[in-house]
Amino acid sequence: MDDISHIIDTLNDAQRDAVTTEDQHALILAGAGSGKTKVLVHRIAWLTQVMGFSSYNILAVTFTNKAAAEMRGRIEALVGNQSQGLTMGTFHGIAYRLLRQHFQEAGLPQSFQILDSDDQKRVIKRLLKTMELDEQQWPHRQVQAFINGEKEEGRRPQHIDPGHNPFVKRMVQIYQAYEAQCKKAGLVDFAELLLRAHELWLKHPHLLAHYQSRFRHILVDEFQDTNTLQYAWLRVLAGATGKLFIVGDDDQSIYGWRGAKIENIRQFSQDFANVKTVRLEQNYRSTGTILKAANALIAHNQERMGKTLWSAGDDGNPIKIYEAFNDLDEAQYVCNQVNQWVKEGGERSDAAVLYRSNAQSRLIEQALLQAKIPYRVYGGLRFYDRAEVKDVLAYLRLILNRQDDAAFERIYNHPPRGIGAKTADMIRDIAKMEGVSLWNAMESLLEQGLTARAQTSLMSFKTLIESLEESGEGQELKDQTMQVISRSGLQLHFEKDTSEQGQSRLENLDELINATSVFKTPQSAIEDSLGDVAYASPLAEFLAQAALEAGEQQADKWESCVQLMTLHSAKGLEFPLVFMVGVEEGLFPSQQSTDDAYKLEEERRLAYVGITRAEKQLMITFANRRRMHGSEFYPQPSRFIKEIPNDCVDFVRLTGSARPSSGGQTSGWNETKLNDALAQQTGFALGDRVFHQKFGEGTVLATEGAGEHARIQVNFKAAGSKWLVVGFAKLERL
DNA sequence: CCCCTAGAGTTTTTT
DNA sequence: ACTCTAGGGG
Repeated sequence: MDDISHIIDTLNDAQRDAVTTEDQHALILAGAGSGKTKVLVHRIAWLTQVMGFSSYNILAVTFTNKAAAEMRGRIEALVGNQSQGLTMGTFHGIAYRLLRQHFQEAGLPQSFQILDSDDQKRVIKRLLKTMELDEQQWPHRQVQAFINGEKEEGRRPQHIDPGHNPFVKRMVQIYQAYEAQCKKAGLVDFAELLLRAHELWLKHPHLLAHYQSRFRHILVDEFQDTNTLQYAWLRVLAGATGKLFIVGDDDQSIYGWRGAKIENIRQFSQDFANVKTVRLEQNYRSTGTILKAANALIAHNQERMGKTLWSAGDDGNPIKIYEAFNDLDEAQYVCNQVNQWVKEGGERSDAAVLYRSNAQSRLIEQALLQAKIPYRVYGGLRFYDRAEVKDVLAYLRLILNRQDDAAFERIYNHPPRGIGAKTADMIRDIAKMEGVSLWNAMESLLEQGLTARAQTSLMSFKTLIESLEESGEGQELKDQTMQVISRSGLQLHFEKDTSEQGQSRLENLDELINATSVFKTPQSAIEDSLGDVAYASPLAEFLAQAALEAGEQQADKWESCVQLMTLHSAKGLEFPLVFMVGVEEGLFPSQQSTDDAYKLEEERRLAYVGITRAEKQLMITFANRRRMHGSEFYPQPSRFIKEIPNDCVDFVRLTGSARPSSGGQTSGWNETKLNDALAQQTGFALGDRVFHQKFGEGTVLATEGAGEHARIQVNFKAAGSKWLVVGFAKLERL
């Protein structure tokens, strides 16, 4: 046997226990920063290098392409090319591969393409129009959520019993129509990929048996994020003999709202016998103080599998909690602290500002801009989601498959070529009446004859697509794409737009050409003796990849930039300096979650994720006053702040540290400490009830300055909020 | 066909 | 308050 020391020597006891387990199944509860990816990577090395399994027998599943790429990189670094043959990818990516391989068994046309969420939305909107349903009553968002939700539970329209519920009845009707539409056009949405892959197992036992005997070991990352369908798919694939190695953290489950079932991770040990459970609790990321705060906070959740993070390192600095007068002040504080950090020798890119909702980034951005601090906002539109890029892709899709109505709808008159709404309606009518695609309907309309102008425009479109297909045959993908961009008129169309936006659109099209030129048909990730055709044409593969990997959202850190992102997109990342801003009731936890214990626990997990992103220094801020949706709010500090032990934190106000000298209590509300400090300055504390001769009763919202000249802000029942100078206002305390 | 305006919506995001 | 989009008017 080879020297295996490099595989196990760098692991701690728990990690080694996990990596070398011989039980049939394993559930690895991996706390934040506990070396989760390391365990997965070393497990694969262990199986192949020590246990003698072929990498061909291993399937590793992740949620994001980024995670898959990182894991692949680390495996190659550890075991070199021995990892070749390993099947690894996202749930959707693997499902796609399977369906390509077995398109016939899956009941799909060979040229099927993927419908991304935006395409799906458009299809649904168009469908609602065709069905003459009022968008007010049947909002496309709701329809989309219904369809995806049902699919993720594994249900087809015929599986849903609407009972006497007219709402569900109609939804099912729409679902049914949507399904028919997709089938006709050869389109598969994201949830459909998973559902078909699941049905593939159920309907074709010989295929299932084949893959069961092939994938002896199945490793799953971020298991707490699996939805019902994904877990079902895994269960069926594992069967009686497959070995599941599940890694996850129930405390970091933050995607319940999009179908993830935290219950899956709790259920796992019950669904399978012989499950070894290992807890990875040693944290290599954060200071003791940060971990203590995180542990205390998450302990407020009832439904937990239980885990306590600890660190061999020292306690580090206390967590700074800053109470801002308003949102602007909060943003300013972030700027000041970043500058301070840099002055003390830190890197700007060490700092991340995390917020609950995207809208919060604007003020922070403005303040950073003003302070001339470079920053980068994560999230937002990804490359393949950009309208101009999708336009080109739609041309390519229609070239590949004329039945693709979604593509047709997008481009038949884009750029404008004189095919008006009236002509389009005629096409749709024919398509509906005769049950054919829009393309076919267009053809029969052309045969019937139209007004000269419409006839010419429509014919030119038809000829364009056909001639693009013709010239594309045998052509490199890159050249075909360039042809599409120029001959479709998109190039000219965007060139006419001299604004900055038009410019950037052209740049994106160049970037797209670049992407097609470097694109390589992927090595069949699931090589197989059963199927004849591993993949479709390079064009089809490129389009599928564009949908499955819409472009890196989480690119590398920009050099020397403060990182701005939502708490959700911070999962999996770490930063020396972390700001959590807007930690206020109503914002975080969000208003929509406060009256639901289940949702509230998810918000708390989100707070836990945020806290555990910090390596050295964590700063939490909240404001007494905030503008939102056009009006003023006077939020209370978040309950999550109260759940952090007092001895972990340092309260800060603009006037300096307001930390009382005495320590002692570790529970109870920090407000006491805070208000004591404030009261010393103004004579009034936040939340004090006061009476004013003219304005009547009110509550103190904010204070500023100290002594006679101090000002306080009071929210009066009748008169609204006012700033008053303490020395003049003659306020009575109630 | 393009531009403008009125109206709606505004937690979180991947695939 | 602000942004996005649909639909109408020029």
